[in-house]
Amino acid sequence: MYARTLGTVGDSRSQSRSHGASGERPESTSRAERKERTRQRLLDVTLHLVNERSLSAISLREVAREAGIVPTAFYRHFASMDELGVALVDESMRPLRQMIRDARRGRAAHSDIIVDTVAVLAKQVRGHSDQFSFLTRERFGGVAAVRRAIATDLRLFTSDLTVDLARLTAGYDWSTDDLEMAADLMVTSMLGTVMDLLEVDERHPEDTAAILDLAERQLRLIVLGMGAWRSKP
Amino acid sequence: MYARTLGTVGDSRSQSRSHGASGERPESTSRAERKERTRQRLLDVTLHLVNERSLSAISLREVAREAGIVPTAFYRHFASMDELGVALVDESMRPLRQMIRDARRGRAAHSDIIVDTVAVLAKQVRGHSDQFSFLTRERFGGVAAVRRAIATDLRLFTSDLTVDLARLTAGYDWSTDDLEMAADLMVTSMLGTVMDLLEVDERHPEDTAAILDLAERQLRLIVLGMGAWRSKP
DNA sequence: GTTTTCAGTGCACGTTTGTACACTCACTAG
DNA sequence: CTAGTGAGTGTACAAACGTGCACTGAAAAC
Repeated sequence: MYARTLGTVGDSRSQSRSHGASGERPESTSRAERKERTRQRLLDVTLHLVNERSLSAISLREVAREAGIVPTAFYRHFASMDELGVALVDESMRPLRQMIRDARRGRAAHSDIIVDTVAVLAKQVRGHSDQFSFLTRERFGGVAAVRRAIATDLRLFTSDLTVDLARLTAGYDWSTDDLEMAADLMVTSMLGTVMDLLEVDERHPEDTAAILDLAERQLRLIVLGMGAWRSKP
Repeated sequence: MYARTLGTVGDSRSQSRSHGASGERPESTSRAERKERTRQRLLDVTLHLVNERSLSAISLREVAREAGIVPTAFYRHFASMDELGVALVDESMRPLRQMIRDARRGRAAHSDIIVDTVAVLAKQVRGHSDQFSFLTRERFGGVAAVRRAIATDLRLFTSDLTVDLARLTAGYDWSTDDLEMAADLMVTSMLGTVMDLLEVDERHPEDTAAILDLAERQLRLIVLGMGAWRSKP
């Protein structure tokens, strides 16, 4: 058994060379660059693996194997899989933050905010399904540290939206608390949309349109509710 | 190692006796009863274990050990942990279904449906936190079979609510599609409430009230939106 | 009373896991 | 040019895992 391991040492090394995540440059790499490259490969590989199994069901050895390094080398980058998970939250939140920025940019141009927002959401989910899948899956999934990291970032997201809503409802006298309530409902609703999108994209991509229509109508319903809020407090 | 296992067999058996799920009757048990008892113990034990780790991170051996049987005896009840997971979905959906019934019953008596509904929800979550925790955790968590089972039951839940909404909005001419949309938003919102409740109950039970208040306001916002829906289709 | 059934036992196996330890050797700093 | 650093290697091990197989013994069926 271990003799076999010895026999495949050559394989292991050549795999390590050929497994380059993105660069594929065999030269012109400083030591720090190469380390960062490997770290990124660990993150990428885990993101792919987590698409079909939860993070807590993925082994350190599997990640290392897939990244083309020996298990013990993993520790040069992360103290544990949990720590990698937390790092992966940061990594995965980037497209989500980008999404907000995109949504704000396109706002002034068109008339219908809701249609734009949902379209941006759909595009981001399609383009970064691995990240969204990871976030929605681990949000209430396995490791406590990861769950907390996601919850924190998501709260920031909601309070960002609250600020936006405050700007839009400047005329009416909404309390911050009520605005937060509405923002929270919107985020919850759109997170539901994300989950639906992720589940449907795998088999029948044709009813993506139905999901997006549902999302738009739900957001519209909320906005209508906000319009009627003051009249019946 | 195996000598040690042999040494603790006595413990294991006595544990098996003291671990009784509900009955605690050492006598007057038919074979079928005893089997059912053990099956239930496997389900209960897994439900407890799944409170801190996702289902896919729990081993068959661990469940068997905790239930006081030898690992191979597990197969007398379930072919795999996945199958047990699916059975656990059914088991966990029961209090949820009970919840609907309770909500319907209390409806005629009081005036405010929303306050009643949220109160019933809170009570059920408090009383059956293990089940709710399992459902919300595994809804997008690990095993595909379990995920599908939950999704199916949840769809039934939503369409039940749609029927209720149809009765309440008998006067207005809502389309079934729009009613379903509103019902879906309500379910999504209340599922978010459940998740919040589960996360908070662990540490500071004092701000449960704040969560329930949020839930009530969000439902009220949706209802207000429904009232305004026709005016701006 | 004899036979059949079957939930639960005990042992064994091959795999995979996380991690400790000593190492190599290309790059970096001096 | 030399010394040191540190990312990655190779070996080892104890523990846990899922599962196959032959078994026991009390309850069920006859």
